[in-house]
Amino acid sequence: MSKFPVEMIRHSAAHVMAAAVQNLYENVRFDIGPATEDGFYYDFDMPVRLTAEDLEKIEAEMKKIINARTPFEMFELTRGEAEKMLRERNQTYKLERLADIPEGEKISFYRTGEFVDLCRGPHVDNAGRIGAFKLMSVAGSYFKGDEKNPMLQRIYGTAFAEKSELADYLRLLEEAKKRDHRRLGTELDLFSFSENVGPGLVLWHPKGAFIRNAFETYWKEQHYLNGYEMLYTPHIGRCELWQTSGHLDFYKESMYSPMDIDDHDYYVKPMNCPFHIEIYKSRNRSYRELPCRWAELGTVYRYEKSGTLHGLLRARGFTQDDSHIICTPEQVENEIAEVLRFSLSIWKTFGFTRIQPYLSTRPSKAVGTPERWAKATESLEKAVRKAGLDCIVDNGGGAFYGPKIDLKVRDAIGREWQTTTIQFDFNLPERFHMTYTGEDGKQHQPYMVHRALFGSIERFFGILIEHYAGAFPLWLAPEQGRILPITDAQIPAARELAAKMQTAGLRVTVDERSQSLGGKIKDARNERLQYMLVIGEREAAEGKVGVRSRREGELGAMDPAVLIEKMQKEVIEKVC
RNA sequence: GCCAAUGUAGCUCAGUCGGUAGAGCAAUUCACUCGUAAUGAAUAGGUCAUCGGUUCGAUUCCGAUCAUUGGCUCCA
Repeated sequence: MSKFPVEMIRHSAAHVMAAAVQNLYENVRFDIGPATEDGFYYDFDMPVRLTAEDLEKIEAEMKKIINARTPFEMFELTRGEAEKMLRERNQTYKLERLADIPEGEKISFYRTGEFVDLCRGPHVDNAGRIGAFKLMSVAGSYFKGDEKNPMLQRIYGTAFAEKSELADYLRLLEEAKKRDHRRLGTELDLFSFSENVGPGLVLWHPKGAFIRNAFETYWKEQHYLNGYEMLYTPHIGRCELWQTSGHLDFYKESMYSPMDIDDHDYYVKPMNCPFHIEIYKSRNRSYRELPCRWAELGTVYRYEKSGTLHGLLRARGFTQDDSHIICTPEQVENEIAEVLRFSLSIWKTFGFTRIQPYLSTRPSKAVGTPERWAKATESLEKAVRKAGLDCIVDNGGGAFYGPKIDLKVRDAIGREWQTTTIQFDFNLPERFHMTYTGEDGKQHQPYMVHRALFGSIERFFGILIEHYAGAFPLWLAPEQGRILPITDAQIPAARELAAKMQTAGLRVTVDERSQSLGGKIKDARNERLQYMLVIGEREAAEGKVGVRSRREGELGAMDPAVLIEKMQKEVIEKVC
C-alpha cells in the first residue's frame, strides 16, 4: 500500500489536472484545487467552455503526466518574487490568493512538469503515486464562493492510491444512483411533481401517502407517549405577525408574496413558530404548567432559489415535524437531554444507528445574554455526553438567535444526512414578550427550543426511500405481501388466504393475472414486495402456502397461521 | 439567482444533415393455465416542453420562456 494519505494523493491529482489543462488550453487562469471528502477539484477561468469530451482529453493528458512519474518539486519565494512571477503569468486569481497569505508565512510553490502552483502542500513525491483517478463532472463555481465574484469553471474528479478503491467508489455511486429517491419515486409510484402545480411542490400518490401516514401515525403516538401535545395552526398569517417575529426583516426573500385580504397582507407561513407562540400567549402562563412541549406536523412554504431544488430533499412546500419546548431555566437541561434521547430512539426504529451530533456555538453577531448562551450551550453539550456520544463543535456556527445541535445520520450505504435539529431561540421570546409567572410571583422570560426531528416529512421520506432502496419494512409497506396463484385453479384458494390474512390486519393482494409464476415473481420483486406467497396445486391441496421473503429468501411451504404470526410479529417489532 | 447540460409515448431511450416520428418495458384485448426474475399475438398510445422567428415547409435551425439535471451560492 502507498504510504501517502488519500487527501495528499487527491490534492496532487488536482495539480496534475491543472498541469494537463495548462498543456492543452491557452489563456488559462488558475484558482485553487483542493482535496475534498471524496475527491478533488480545480477551478479555472478560461475562454473555452469545457464539455464532457474535454474531460476525456484532460484525462488522457493526466495519464501521460502520471505514467512519466513526473516529480513534485517544492520551492520557496519571497512575496515580491512570487508576485512578479504570478504577474508575468497573468495569474490574477493566484495574486489575490497570495495577498490572503498572512505576512511572515512561508510562500511555497510546487512544480509539476510545466505547471507551477502557489501551494502550501504537502504533495506526493511524484505523480506516479496517483494509482487511480477519474474526472467526474464540470460545474460552475464562484471565485471564493461569493456570488458577487466571477464564476469559474470547476472540474471535479476523484483519485485513490489503488485501482480497486476507485472501482469500489464507482460501485458506491452506482448503488446510490439505483437508490435515487426521484427514480424510485416514479418507479414505485410514490410521488411526483407537476409543472402545472409548480416546482418544489410535492404530489403524494396513494402508496407514498400510505407510507407517510404510517410513519406520521407512529410519530404522533411516540410524541404523546413522551409528554408532547399536538397543535394545529393555519397556513397563513397577517403581516403583523411576521413583522413581530422579524421574518419580514430577515427572511422576506424566502417567503411567498403576500395576498391582500380585506386590506390586510397575509403571508403563507415559512415557519410554525409564531403561531405556537400566539397559543402560548393566549393567556397567562405559570411556571407550574411548564414545560410546554408542543408539536405539529406543520406545512410551510419557502421560496427556495430555483437552482437549489432537489426532489423531496429540497422542496418549496414541505411539512416540518416541528416542536417547540417552552420551559424555565431550571428545566432546560433535562428537556434537552430528553429531546436528544427521544430523537435517537426514533431514528433507531427506522434502522439508523450511526448518528453524529454537531454543536454550533455563539456567532459574533448574536442576540441574548452571554450567560444564557453559556447555559444553553452547556446543556446541549451535557445532553450529548449523557447520550454517550461525542459532538463535533462548530465554533461560531450557531444562528444569531441561539446555539444548536444538529444530528447527521448515516444510511444503509454509509452516506450522511443532516436531519434533526435542536435549536435554542433567545430572539422570539424577546420579540413576542413571552413570559411566565414564577414561584416568586414575578414575570420571567422562558427558554424556547425549536426541535425538528425528521426535519421535513418530505425530506425524511426521500432519505427513507434511499436508505431502504425502496424496500420498505413491513410495518410501513403499503402492500405487505402478494399471493401468487400458479394457475386459475388456485384463485379461490388464493382469495381465501387473502381474506384470512386481511382479517388478521395484513395488507395483501392476489395477483390474478394470466401470467407465469416467473413473471409474477419478477413484478413483485420489482415492486419491492417483502412477501411473495405462492399457491400451486400442492399448497392448495395441503392448505399451505409457499413463502418467499425478500430478506430471507425461499422459506418453503408454511401453514398460513404460522405465516400470519410471523408477519404480525415483524410488523409489531418494526423489523427493518 | 449564477455557470453548464438536457427536455421525443406512462417509463427508459433511438431518430430526423428541414419534408409532422420509432423500439423495449408498461397499458388494453384475445389466446395460453404455466412451480419461484419475462408465455404469445394483436391493439391503442406523441401539438417531438411552451411561445415566437427564419423557411414553400420546423420536432430538427435561431431566440425567448418554462422545467429538469450536475455544481456554486443560499438554507434568518
